[in-house]
Amino acid sequence: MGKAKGKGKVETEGSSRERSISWDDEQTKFMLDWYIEYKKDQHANFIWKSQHHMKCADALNKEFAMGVTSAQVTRHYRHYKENWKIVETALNKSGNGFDAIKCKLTISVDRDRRLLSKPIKYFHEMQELFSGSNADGSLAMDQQTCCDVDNKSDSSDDEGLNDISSYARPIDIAAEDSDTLPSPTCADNGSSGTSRAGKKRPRGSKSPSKKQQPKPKNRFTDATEKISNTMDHLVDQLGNPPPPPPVPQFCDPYASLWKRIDALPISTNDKVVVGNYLGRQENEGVRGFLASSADTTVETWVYSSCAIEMQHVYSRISRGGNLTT
DNA sequence: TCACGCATGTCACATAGTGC
DNA sequence: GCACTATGTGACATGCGTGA
Repeated sequence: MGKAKGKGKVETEGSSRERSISWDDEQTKFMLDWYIEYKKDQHANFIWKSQHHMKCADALNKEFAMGVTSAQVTRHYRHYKENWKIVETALNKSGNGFDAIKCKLTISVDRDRRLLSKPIKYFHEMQELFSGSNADGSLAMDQQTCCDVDNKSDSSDDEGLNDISSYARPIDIAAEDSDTLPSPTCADNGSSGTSRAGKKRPRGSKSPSKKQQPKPKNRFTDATEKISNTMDHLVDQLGNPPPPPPVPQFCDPYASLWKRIDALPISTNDKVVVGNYLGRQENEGVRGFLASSADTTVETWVYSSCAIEMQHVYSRISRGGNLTT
């Protein structure tokens, strides 16, 4: 908005800070999944309120015994929302190119590049959770160019490319080998002030949080705690068996895409080639992108990008090759 | 209409990790 | 040791909803 937000901070002293926690990938994914699931049951104009974040915090504490507060959950949620906005903006920005074949972004803005030049964690979750969900609508953006790039089987992300097909693959992220905070079994809120309202940390002052954070326990202790937590959870589940899971309803998320391709004025053979190409597992990102794109985008992609693939296929066919290879 | 509370967007900062 | 990045959090600005 171009406003000087977060600036002009008031000089106060003695500000205490929430105990920093290290969010495990599992925990973050659980949180995002929780929000996604919760949101599914809500109405269209649903707005997240503090009680919802509190519920999520409870769920996290039950699942991981991480002692997280609702404020931390809120902040973590917002952090990912911030990230998603950067991704979304980059995807929508005309100055940035998008290679549908490689699912590669060409970022022109430094700040965006910092985020997008590496695999973006939880791209899938953020897309599902934040796409078109701005509560006030003031920041509603065109979602059409956003792509679904979860590609768990793609192994070609080792070229330093902005290959967003790997964004949803946290396993590949070196930084994710984080020595996560070993799940403190109690909410260590002792270091946090009861009220931070109106108190700002003066610039230049040391943040108390990190130093107050206990050293991570060794991995054995960590594993032991996790095992015991898991055992506790299992015992709880055995004692109170959850209701039977809903019967999975198979729904092809790309059904509409197939229909749109089928409706294109191209030959049946071309449709088969396009469908065969998009149906490959490694092209899941392209599928997602096209599924959320406008008809014209799909059509343009089929005519331009996919034409190359068609040429390859046809040349293989002419040599007696297999269509599926 | 206006004041207030709340949710959200955004920038700044602290700390740890990493590469040189 | 320094620069840079990633992560987590603080804090202010803004807009909307609500009640008086």
